[in-house]
Amino acid sequence: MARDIPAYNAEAIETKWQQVWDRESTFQARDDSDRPKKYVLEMFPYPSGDLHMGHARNYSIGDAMARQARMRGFEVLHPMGFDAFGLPAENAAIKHNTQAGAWTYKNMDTAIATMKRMGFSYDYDRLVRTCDPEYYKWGQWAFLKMWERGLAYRATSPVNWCPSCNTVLANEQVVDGRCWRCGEVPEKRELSQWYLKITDYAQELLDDLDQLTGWPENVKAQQRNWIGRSEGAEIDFALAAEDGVTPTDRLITVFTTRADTLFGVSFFLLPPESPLAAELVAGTEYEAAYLELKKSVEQVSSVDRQGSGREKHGVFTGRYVINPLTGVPAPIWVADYILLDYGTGAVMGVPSGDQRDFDFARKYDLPIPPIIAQKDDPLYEELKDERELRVTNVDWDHAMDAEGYLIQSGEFTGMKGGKHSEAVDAIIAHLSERGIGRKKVQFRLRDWLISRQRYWGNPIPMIHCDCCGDVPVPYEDLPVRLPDDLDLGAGQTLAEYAPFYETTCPKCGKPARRITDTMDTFTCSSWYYLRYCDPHNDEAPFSREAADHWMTVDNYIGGIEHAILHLLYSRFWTKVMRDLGMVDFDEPFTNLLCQGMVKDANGDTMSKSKGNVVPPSSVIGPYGADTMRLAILFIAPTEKDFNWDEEVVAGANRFIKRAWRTVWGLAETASKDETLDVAALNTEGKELFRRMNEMGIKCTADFDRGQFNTAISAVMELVNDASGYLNKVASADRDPALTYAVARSIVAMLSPICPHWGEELFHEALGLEGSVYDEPWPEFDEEAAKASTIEVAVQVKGKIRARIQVAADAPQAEVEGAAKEAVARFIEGKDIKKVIYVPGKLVNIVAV
RNA sequence: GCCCGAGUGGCGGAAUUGGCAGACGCGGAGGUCUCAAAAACCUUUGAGGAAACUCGUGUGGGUUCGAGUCCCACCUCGGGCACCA
Repeated sequence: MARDIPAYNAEAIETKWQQVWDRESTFQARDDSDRPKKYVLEMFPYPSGDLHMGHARNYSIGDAMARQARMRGFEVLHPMGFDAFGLPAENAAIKHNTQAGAWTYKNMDTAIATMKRMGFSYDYDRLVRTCDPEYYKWGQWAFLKMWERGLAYRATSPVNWCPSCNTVLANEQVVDGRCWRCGEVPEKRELSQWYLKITDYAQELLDDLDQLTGWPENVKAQQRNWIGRSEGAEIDFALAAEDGVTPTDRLITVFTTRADTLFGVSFFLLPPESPLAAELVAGTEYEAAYLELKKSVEQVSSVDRQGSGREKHGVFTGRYVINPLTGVPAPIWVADYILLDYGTGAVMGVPSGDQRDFDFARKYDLPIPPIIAQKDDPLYEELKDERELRVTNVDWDHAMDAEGYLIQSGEFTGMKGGKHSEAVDAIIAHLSERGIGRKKVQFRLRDWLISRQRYWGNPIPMIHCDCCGDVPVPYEDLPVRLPDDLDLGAGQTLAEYAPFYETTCPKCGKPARRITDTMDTFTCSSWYYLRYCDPHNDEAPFSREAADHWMTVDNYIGGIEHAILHLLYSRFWTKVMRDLGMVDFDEPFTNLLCQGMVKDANGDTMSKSKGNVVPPSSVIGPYGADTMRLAILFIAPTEKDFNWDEEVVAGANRFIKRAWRTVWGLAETASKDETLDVAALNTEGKELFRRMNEMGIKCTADFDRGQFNTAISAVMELVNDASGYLNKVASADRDPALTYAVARSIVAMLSPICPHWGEELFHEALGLEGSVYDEPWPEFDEEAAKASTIEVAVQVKGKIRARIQVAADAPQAEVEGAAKEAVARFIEGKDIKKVIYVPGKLVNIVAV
């Protein structure tokens, strides 16, 4: 009985199913389910207006995973929320003279509407907004726990101050010398700020990267770079008295990875900001030059100061240190290429072993004593047995090779030198014995500066009392609420808003002042994935039971821009929670997928200022959400960037409509109640059945790998075959069980990607009840996917000369016989050395 | 300078363990239907060649019966770190 195939009306069916899912709470994650759990998570957005294409891609990937996992029998936790604190809200409020909260909540509503319009299967009952007091209370709680453990502290040091954002920044937020948010070049300011002691976890954050086998290599590499572990030694140099030769009791310690070059020290270096340098030159003839250098460094921006190509500047201090091994004095210089906050803030200058020191020595005419050489170097021949420093200068144009053999190096002469060499070990051992040096591991990672001089953030729950110092807010007083009636339009800040900062000291009861800094928004996003496990808990940030049940995140999906920032902070936060006994795992995210960027048709990043933004609504409108999701997942592998291409969307729409017609066409004869008897099928039916299994297996495997573009192409192939079957086989000759099975498979396999399309066909074309997402993923049979006749390629010495059809179960001898026959003219009169047979694939005849 | 990736048709891309390179889609060409167009459907589409066949996965070598895939050297592009001692 022929039915008219209804037209595919995306808007109508999408609206219909979105309402059904909402009403039925189809995607609620049940804590008490018997099914195995799966936690699929996309990085939550900052609500700065409506969602853009990057979000659409991110969430389409996650949603396809979550929906497919549900069909594969998992109880899926797939939550969503908002990283709602942050500067853009505050700036918008200042500009429009309103409240940051109002702006933020409005944007979140807009974003939620778009998420629903895209058909994302979130459990909206678990929505987390970081600006809700119910949430940020527990961020304050965590801060206090860290304070108790000495992991949160206040310190005064030079920090990056962004003059446009009017706040300090973390090291991680200075990208290429500029503010990550606004691009302004930050100034260095000496300020009292709040830190989290992420450096306590540096080694573990590095080591545990090896556990993360489900993370992309480049993200792990970036984190390793950022943590920046160096093995080396600290070595104590004695400051010389003013005569320049007599050692004093005062020690200045350096950090070096090249203890083997200690005999080559010809000067000693301090950074311009060094208090010691200022002290040494105070009141001397060298002071004026020193102050001038210091001033010039302060005027150079962080952008200009970085880079190894920059010309170096330095001044002599008039003082010396004594080399602890040789007893030789080395002049102390101040140089602008030395960093105050790495190592000990003092460096030994070895011009023959380090290019930077070499450049410096050349410029200021300091000696370059050679202490390491290759065996084929004439210098090696000359000095290989020389223990004393006889040659004190050389005429090179470049520092020496990093590795070689020590010369003129006392008892260590002749040893192999270089990073991690025997000479390094020997010299460190020697220094340790004498108590003037020790092994030392140095990290590039600095503590996380979390205080921000901004309003729209989570208040630091501390009170400053003139008598008692910094006093924590008692737990029972949490949360410290952010007031919502500041006059932001007039530029009022928390520090100027007495109702907020006026308080009494919890310890002594005297009037005291609240800390008016708020926490970096990255503190809020460092644990939101834990809150989703137990979002309504008002006794604790989350229960141990809930965390044990849902964590870890099985699939975490987001942009590569968080490779260091968010992902490093979250790893740190998790380890702190573990040490507090809140969780029992070391790493929060088991598998990480970093999706590529969506660029415009020319390959440029989309941005409002360039005016090349393609809003998701412009695609949903004409084509529907399902088409958009399909196009986004099909156009490229998830981790690659792609350029927006309207033709791909049109193609996806063409396919979705063709698949729609094909399923309806199959449904015409389909019956879910008949049993499929493969043997009874006609030739076309048998082949379609085989292809269904073949493509089903391929599609399933591709879903498991998160490779959606090829999963879709497998469905396309099956749709092509099914449509060919409908063309060739008259409806009376179609098998009802087969057409049902094929239609059901197509619907199931496309449902994670085109969910409304899937539900509609599941109900209307196939006449089934319930949700397609409560139905199991179809089973496919490996045996049934095998063809009875297969094509085998026949090679002669590796070159394809023929293709033959053989029965799938034909014995090897038969296949080889047929192969030889097929390529007879290529092997005629030749000697067959060997025949290689790869079953089902090829025969290679080696004939000479 | 150090550390990660990646180079395949006109384009996006596929090839799961060393086994038929170019699946699937876009674009192109031809056709059916139509007064015409759109839509849809069918055929075709790596290059050269009439064909046999030859060439072909950044370049040059190597291993192998057989290499996009493994090894060596190099080139180009993208990304991270970087005056970090």
